[in-house]
Amino acid sequence: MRVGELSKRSGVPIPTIKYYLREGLLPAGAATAANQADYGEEHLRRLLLIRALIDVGGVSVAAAREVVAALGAHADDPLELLSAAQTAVTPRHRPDRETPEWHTAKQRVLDLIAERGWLVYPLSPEIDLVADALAAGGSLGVTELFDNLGRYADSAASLAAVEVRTVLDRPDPAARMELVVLGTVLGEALFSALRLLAHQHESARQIGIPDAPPQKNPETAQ
Amino acid sequence: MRVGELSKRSGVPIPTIKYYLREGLLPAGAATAANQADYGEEHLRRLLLIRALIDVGGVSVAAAREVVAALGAHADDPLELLSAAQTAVTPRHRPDRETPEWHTAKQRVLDLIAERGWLVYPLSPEIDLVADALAAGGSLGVTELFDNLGRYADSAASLAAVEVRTVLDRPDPAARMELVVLGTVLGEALFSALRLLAHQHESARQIGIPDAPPQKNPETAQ
DNA sequence: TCAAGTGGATAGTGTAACTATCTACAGCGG
DNA sequence: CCGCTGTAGATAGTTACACTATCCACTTGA
Repeated sequence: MRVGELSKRSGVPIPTIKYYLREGLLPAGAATAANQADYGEEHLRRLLLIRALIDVGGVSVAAAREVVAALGAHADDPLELLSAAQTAVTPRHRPDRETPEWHTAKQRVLDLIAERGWLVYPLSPEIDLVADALAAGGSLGVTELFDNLGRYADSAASLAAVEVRTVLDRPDPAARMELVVLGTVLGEALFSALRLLAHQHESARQIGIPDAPPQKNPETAQ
Repeated sequence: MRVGELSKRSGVPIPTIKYYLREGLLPAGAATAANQADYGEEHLRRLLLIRALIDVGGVSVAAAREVVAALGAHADDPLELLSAAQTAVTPRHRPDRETPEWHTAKQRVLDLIAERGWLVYPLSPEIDLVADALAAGGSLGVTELFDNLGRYADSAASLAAVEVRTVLDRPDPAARMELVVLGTVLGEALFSALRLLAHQHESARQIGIPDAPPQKNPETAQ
């Protein structure tokens, strides 16, 4: 197929497809002439994957490129791929990490990891992200994040156990590697939204149920 | 205090503080002269809150403005504030939602909510976000997200129950409202990072533990 | 034949989040 | 009261990102 059809089937505009080709997110099609190339189903699939990462997962174009590169480079090593996928979806840091409060927070995270015997790469940027959240809360007097850290870790562990099991249940290795990436990114989007919905439900339940759920337009109230 | 001190104590550069003032994220200080104003502790606290939202939570400046506005506007109604905070941290949609696959996915989410009796605002954008993730997975043949939706919901529900209880345990109403916002945003950042760490652990555990965790630099391997 | 479509290159657009300067003027040690 | 630092407020400039838009010399298919 040529770009026109690729565009129609994927829903991605042609200029955007060209942009992804330039940026190396999408491999070039097989050239049949100086200005003609042929794309296959794998290009369509790759394009859908890219759009899932960008539109649903909210990752940057640069990060999406890293992810698909890792998909190609680590076709045999799930741990390497997982590492690459996590690095790509992990935001660059901006907070100040030189304060003593931050180091206290980081130590708290390292303690948590040690006492649970978690097997994690000790230099994972995610460790610092947890410390960032704890430190930011701490600077505003929010000790609840520290207090609940164990519960957060319990939830994360049980969720991760299911997700990893699900990935490993896939028989085909290539499909499994793709699920590593999609599970990491789409699972995040899915869970985040469900958590917010669960907040609504639990708030209504624990506070007491109002006549109607919160309305955006107050004029419908009375 | 004047901007200089506010900047030093918060770690935010003076031009950025001025920018936040212009954008309405930070209320103006009490003017003492044509070119002098006085800021108090509440300005510092507000600034730390804004930076927590932006740097750690990754929300946009515009969204942060909405959140702090809601904090002021709904000082008495936690459900309204929760709704505003969620709307602010919920990304704008880009995926195509007109396909039949998407509507199937959305119906699946509505069924889940109905069968669990979740009390959620039926027009919540988060419902569409869940459908987005399911549909994106579905277009790539990932049925696992559908299969595990119930487990995701279980995890989200138990996490939300703890978080809402924690917020309601705060005696002071003003502090409680602040925790609604910080819990929504920082809790998300905290949990996301922990989930990734848990993925590393579970992968290593279920696949089999290699000699060393994944290395970024292969030259240290041998 | 010939309009529609294409690959590749280059340039332009719009938004977001700052960052820099400029202009008075205030505060304060000497 | 001199002069230096430090403002507040206004305006303009910068950087990064993710596209969009054109142009050109082709090729394709009716």
